[in-house]
Formats: sequence, structure tokens, C-alpha cells
Amino acid sequence: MRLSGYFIPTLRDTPKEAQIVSHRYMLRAGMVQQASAGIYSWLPMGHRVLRKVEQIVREEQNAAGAHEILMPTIQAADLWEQSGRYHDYGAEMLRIKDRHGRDMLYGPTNEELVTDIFRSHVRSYRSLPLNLYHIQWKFRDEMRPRFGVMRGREFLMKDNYSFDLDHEGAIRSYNKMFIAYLKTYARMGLRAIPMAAETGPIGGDLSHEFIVLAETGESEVFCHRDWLTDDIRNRSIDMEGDLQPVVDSFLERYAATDDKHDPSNCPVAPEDLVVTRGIEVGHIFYFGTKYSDPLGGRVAGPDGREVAVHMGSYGIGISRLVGAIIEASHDDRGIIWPEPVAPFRVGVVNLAVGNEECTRVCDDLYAQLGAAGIEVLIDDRDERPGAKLADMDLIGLPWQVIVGPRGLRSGVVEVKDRRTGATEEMTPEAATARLAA
RNA sequence: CGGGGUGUAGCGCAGCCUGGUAGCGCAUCUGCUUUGGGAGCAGAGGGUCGGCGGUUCGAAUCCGUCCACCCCGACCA
Repeated sequence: MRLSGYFIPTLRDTPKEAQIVSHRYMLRAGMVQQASAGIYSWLPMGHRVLRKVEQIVREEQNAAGAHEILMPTIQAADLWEQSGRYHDYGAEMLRIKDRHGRDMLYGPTNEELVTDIFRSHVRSYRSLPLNLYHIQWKFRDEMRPRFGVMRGREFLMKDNYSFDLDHEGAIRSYNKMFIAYLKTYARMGLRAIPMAAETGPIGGDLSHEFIVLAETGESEVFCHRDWLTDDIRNRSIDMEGDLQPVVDSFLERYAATDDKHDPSNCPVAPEDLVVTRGIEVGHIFYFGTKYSDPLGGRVAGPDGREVAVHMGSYGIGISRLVGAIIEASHDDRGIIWPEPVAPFRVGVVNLAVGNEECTRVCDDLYAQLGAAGIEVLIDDRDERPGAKLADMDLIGLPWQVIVGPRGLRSGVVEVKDRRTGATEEMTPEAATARLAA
């Protein structure tokens, strides 16, 4: 992508409404624009990251055997009256009337709809287990939206719903998602810790929330230091096997938020205890027949008798994750994107667009990196070097190739690792080879 | 929803207390010079001062009212 014709409206000053670092950088890097309180437009850079996060979530869901569907944002109230939640959900639910005066709502979640789909088509235990997910915008009319996309009213969420014949099967489905979640966050370069959680308005009796560690997170977290060193990607896990021991191996390791942590009664030795902060980015629930009972999600079991299916639901806040990743990965110059979610992998900076040699080298780099399948953003704007370098640091692409007349006099360009700040001079050919590797 | 605060040019702000018809920095446009970490000079454009009502000869400024947004709290992916 050529920046001269692209749309990244960066800001030099921080808009005053933005307090936390992810919100400030998302506005300054031209990723989002607030439309009203807790509601955002996603501009090209933000949109690219959102889609990358979404795609990683999708791939891990598919790998775990879930099937993607897409349910609407607007739902009819009558289904929610059947489950009893039309009354229970309260002011958080945005209620709408259509032109006929029928009660509608902008979905805050989808248990009712997915159960309706299930009950319409599934009659036998032979169709189980079944796990359906979708990635869709939700609306919860928060009392106080804040922190930019981290706590918006409208947000993009992956939510899925498992259907099993009995409790035992439901726990298998739950454990699968538990592992899938850890893999999902690890792929985004995040450290995520599952913690036992309250179930809130979703209900149920088994629930974990997943907290990603970030120094600027919303809540204080206490955990065993093994959480920081263990990478689930180094384990080989048979997703079709018995996952209970694997899940247990994670859960026996201490982790608690400040409201549950008791310093005087902590099972972890002080030298092994890590105190940091975190952001909730996912939540999984097992709630049995809470919705299948009232909504008639029933199947015939092996003995021919009809039983209500056991369900679980599993959410990942995708738009929130974009903010959480920035909270977990930034410095005082701007964002530092982990490669898997970076809007572009490499930024080529032409320091002197008026210089033929610079422009030729940049165009070659751009073409060759592109041909190697690398997503490249080239800053070919006629701007001051300082402004271009500052913008490139701000938008946080993992790699920068800085091309200027000074280096080219000795035939080299500068390759910079955004995370470490380390720079290395090399020929353009060597830079291409390095970044394409 | 309780408490606090802010709305003045695209962004950040001053002016308001003590009424006299709007200003600064950055950004934008033009020209010249400059070119490795947010340039210099010269010129230009851009604002129904959040909306409505009131007081006054006169309101960004005083009064009333409504709206929007932000922060703290209780609640949440």
C-alpha cells in the first residue's frame, strides 16, 4: 500500500477525551473515530487489525470443530420473552420498535436465537455434539462506556454455543473451548490467564474468564510465574483426546484478580508470585439446560426419550482485543504490533521522495517484498523525515526499512525492529532477503 | 444512575470572572528556501463561540433550559 494514496489520518496531539494508552494511540494512529459514546467507526488501519484478530479467532474455532454461522444484530423480543430475559436484561438491552410497533432489540448476545436455530433442526442425539459460532456486532447499553473500544457499547464479538446430550459431553465441549482460547490468545502474542468467574446474566454454574496481561490493564492480577513462561504452542495437545488433565494442569496453577486474592493466605511463595494487571478478553460458560428448557432445545437420546440439551456459551471480545493488544504492546512512541495482527508487516520509509535514487530503491523494495507475499506499507509522502519516522513508530509496524540519501551513498538501507529499536544497515537486497525469510 | 468537569477553526488551547462583535500553537493551501527524528520565511483560507430562550443599546462572556462528550463510582466481552 502506498501511503500517499491511503487513508491513515494520524494526529500529532492527543484528543483530550482519550485517557488510556490504547485509546490515545488508536485515535492518534488513525485507527478509529468515535461516532458517539462507546460507538466507533473503524478506519483502514484499525479495520485491518480488527480483521486479523477476527481471522485468528475464526481459525482456532474452526480447528476446534465449531461451525461458523451469522445471526442478525436485530432480534424479535418474543424469543427473549420465552427465555425470560426480555424482562431480566434491564436497561443494558437496547430496545427498538419496528414500523408495526413490534418490540425488537439490538442483540446483546445470542443464546435465544441460536437455541431457536437448534430446536428447529436438531432432533437426535446423533447430531451431537454441535458447536455453532458467529462473529457479529453486539450492543450493550453500558451505563458508562469508556476506554475507547475496550469498553464500548457496540462491540464485535465472537460467540459460540455448544450443544451436548448430557453434562459429561458439555464438559468435553467446554474443555475444548478452554484450550482453543489459550491457543487463540497465544497466536496474537498475548499472555492470557483463565480464572474462575462469576456467571452474571448469562447464568450457569461453571465459568472462566480469560485475562490478558498488560501493565496498564483494568484490574490487578496475582499469578504464579509459570504463567509467564509457559507457551501453550509448545505443548502438543490432542484436541480429540481427554482434555480434562490438560485443563486441570492449567487450573491448578495459581491466578486470581485482586477481589479474590488474599495476601495473607496465598498458596504461592512470594518469590514465585507475579503481581501485574490484566484485561478480560474472553469468557466461557457452561449453563446446562437454562435456555434449552424454556426454549425447547430437546433431542431424543439413545433410549428414545427426549431430553433438554446441555449448553455452553463462549465469548471473545474481538474489538476489545484490539485495544488490549495495544495495552500489552506499546512504548512511548506508539504501538508495537505483534506480527500476527499487524496491519502491515513492513513499513518502507522513503526519506527523500525528491531523490531519484531513494525512490527507485524504495519502489524496488516495495515490489520485491510484495512479490514475496509480505504486506508492505510504503511512506511515499512528501513529508519531513522526522514526521515520517514519528508516524511510522506511532502506527507500530513490526519492521521498518528506512531509505535515505545518506545510507544510499554507501549502498545501504536501515532495517529497524520496532519492538527492540535495534537497527541494522544492509543492502536493499539483503533487507529483502531478511524480511522475506 | 449518583458525584465532578468540559463544549470557542481539523487537533490542542486562551479569551468568560470585570459584556463592546474572536485569538494563539499545530494542521491545511500558495510561493521560496530547507531535507536522517514532527523545518524557516512570506502570504492565504477556515469559526451560526454546542442548541434554544432570556437580560441588555450590545452576549463567546451574565441568567435559564436542553443536548453532547469526558472523568470518579456502582455494573460488564
